[in-house]
Amino acid sequence: MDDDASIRKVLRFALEKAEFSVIEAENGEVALTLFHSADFIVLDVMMPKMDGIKTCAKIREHSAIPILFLSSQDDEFDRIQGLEIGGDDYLTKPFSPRELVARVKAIFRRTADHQLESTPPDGSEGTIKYGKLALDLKGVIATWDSQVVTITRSEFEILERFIGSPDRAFRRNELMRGQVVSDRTIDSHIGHLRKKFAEVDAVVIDTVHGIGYRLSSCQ
Amino acid sequence: MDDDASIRKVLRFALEKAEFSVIEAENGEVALTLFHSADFIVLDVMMPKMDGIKTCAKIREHSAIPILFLSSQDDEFDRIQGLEIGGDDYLTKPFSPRELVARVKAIFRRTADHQLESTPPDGSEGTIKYGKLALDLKGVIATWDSQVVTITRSEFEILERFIGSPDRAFRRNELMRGQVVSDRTIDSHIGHLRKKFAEVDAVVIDTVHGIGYRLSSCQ
DNA sequence: TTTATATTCTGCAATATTTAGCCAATTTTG
DNA sequence: CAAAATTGGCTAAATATTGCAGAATATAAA
Repeated sequence: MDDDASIRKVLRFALEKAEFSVIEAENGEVALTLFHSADFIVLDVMMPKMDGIKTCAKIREHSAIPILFLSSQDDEFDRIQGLEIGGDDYLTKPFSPRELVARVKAIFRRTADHQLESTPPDGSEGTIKYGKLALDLKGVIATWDSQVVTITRSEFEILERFIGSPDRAFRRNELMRGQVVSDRTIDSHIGHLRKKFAEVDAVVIDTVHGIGYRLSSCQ
Repeated sequence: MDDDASIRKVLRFALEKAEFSVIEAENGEVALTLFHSADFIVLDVMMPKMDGIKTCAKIREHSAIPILFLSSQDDEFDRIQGLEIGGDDYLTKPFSPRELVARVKAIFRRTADHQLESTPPDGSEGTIKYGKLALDLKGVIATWDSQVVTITRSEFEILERFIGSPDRAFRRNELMRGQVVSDRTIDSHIGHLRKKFAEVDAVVIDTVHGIGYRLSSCQ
């Protein structure tokens, strides 16, 4: 999904050699109609019709599909901005096709890891743990150091999003399954979570000023 | 991009043999209009219309594209100066075409290495390291020798810019995503960074008088 | 329907960050 | 060495971001 046909050709070749199947879209509008059938997306920051950033935002309203951004060095665009917007990784032109493939594989490894984590082999099915925090996905119960913390469904979903990428800072609109709510609303949920966990002397969420929030170390 | 047509011919031959594609510009002004489509640039220090140094500065206002300088021995221009100004490498005439090609390849290897470094095989994806300095891009956390240093977003972005080209001196206006702010503002950010890193006995930024700043050796 | 609970939003106060002016200290230049 | 240019650190104002207390709305339970 790059505006420059020749780059697309190179990408297609490299990805197909790595046994991915590739669909192309020459601009953001087309991309939006196709992304449902894809496993991941490579977006050029600069695209005709709709730029990569807008396209990413649109996609993120509906889906958490992995997105990798491409940009030229002179695009005045950097990793932070890319991540803020909801990208999973970011690559600057020029890059080697080999590196692109490596990045894509890394994204898959990462998301695959998560999915495995939720059904680990040791019988503790359906619970995800990170430090003292544990989320029971079936019972929708959160515990801290084995003590139950009663939270609502939205609050649980926010924690679920966090625990899926425990080291990552999320922007607000990434935290609620792409539902469009005001930033203050998210703050509100975060506030409630903090208050509830404070009752068991736990700090679960750090704020990342200018970006959003991040799961704390949970120790 | 050399003023002397015969040298250009030799360079073109050597580079094309090494499977690079070459665009020529007979002076700095022309070079400025062409550099967008290039992967790297070879600049002669002495060029008609606009000298190599000025051209490099102009290019550096927009791009971090690799630049290699050529100079004659009697140009009163030395390696240090070339690198400080924003060059990535520097070659004195006379030189063998083979050496030029080797240098160019080295530049590519270096920049590629960097990019790879950000997805190392050990699972610590999304962090860039240089010496004791590490930037966790996803978490937006800076560490020195594994100690967390709390910095703001702009400060983080400045470090990110630095670590992308750790040997290069940057002009102030290159450091903040092209945002137009006064030079004093940059100084201020740099000052804050220095103070914060001083608390863990670290020196992260050197000043390059008359140019701007550069990442320190980070040892 | 009524009641309770959960969710979202609004507006404002509290914080944190960014910016720029000032001037002394430092470095470079002539 | 003196003059000019540049930088560092301080300050304070301007901006931007976040936290929080209701209030309004939606949803579920009784």
